[in-house]
Amino acid sequence: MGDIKYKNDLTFDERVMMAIVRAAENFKRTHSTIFKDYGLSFPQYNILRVLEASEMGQNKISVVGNIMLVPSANMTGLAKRMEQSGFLVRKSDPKDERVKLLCISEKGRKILKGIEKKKDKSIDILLKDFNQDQKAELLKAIKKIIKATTDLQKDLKGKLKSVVS
Amino acid sequence: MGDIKYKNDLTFDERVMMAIVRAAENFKRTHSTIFKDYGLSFPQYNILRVLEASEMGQNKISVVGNIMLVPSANMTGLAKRMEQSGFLVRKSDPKDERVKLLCISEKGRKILKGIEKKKDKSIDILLKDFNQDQKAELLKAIKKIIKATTDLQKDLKGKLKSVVS
DNA sequence: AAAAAAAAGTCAATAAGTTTATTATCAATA
DNA sequence: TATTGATAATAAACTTATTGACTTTTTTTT
Repeated sequence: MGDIKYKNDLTFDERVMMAIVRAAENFKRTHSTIFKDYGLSFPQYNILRVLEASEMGQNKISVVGNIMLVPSANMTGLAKRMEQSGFLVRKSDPKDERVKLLCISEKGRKILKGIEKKKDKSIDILLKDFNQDQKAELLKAIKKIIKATTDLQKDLKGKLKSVVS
Repeated sequence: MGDIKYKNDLTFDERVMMAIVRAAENFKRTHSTIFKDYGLSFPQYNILRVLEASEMGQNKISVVGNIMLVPSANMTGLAKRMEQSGFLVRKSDPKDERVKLLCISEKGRKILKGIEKKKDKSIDILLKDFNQDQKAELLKAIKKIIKATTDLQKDLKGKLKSVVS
């Protein structure tokens, strides 16, 4: 230790963004240790959460992907693995034969129940040094950044489109 | 649109943390589009940044991994691919035969130079609605969360150790 | 000095994220 | 109705992330 020859020359703005990335990755790692005991990864847990909050505990695979910002190509494998482990069932939509519906299983619901307390306690610890106002302000700031990234993404796609067409 | 049957029942604290995750993933995605034109992924770009800021443009593979929070097993493949694309050179440390040093190449330095302006402009856009004070406050808050996640991680590892031994 | 412990990397296996291409179905329209 | 175009999902190939086992070298202990 102590011989890390590394000089930080990031701009201030870049430091802000990189700090957000680091916080997110740290959080995902620590939070995942809770789910792992139940055989779930971070994204798998989130899929269950979305399904649990969906009407009849089910939703289209594409809708789940849209909510979680996971591309459909990635959803396919995730859903298959989760069906294999029995957390959900995949069935086709009689109204539209193209659609696959994901439906949370009893096992899935029970697992979520079991995770709930541990998860809340862990998040409590992480935010223990913030009061309600500070948390609200932080959320507002983060949301502004989310909006800015979304807008920028649209811009980039738009530019590409106008070049192609 | 409009028929997303999904009711949000996350606790407020959870919403804060998930917002941070979402902001980070959005940022990584949009930011990556800049690097992609130069044949770099997000983690590859960050490796170059660390090397550039290191003494003699080189550093141990383990030190780079520690700074970036990338496990060494992952660094191996990353470094090999980057050597293959000519962004860096891998050489062994004569002082310690266990060590592999990564050294940024001329090509690597040039690429970083080319990326610099675009990258700064993109980050500028993302944070345009914040003044300096707000950014400083945001960074302070995020750093607090990073520290909390790090502490929690240590706790978890400590608990595990005490069980094992 | 010999044995034990620790450190640095690599390998293999698996999950997950991305991109590009393809199949099947539905919707629009000519 | 037949063709065209858009959607939903999947497949394949590649990169990245993570875990656990293993090798080699260094450091510590005894």
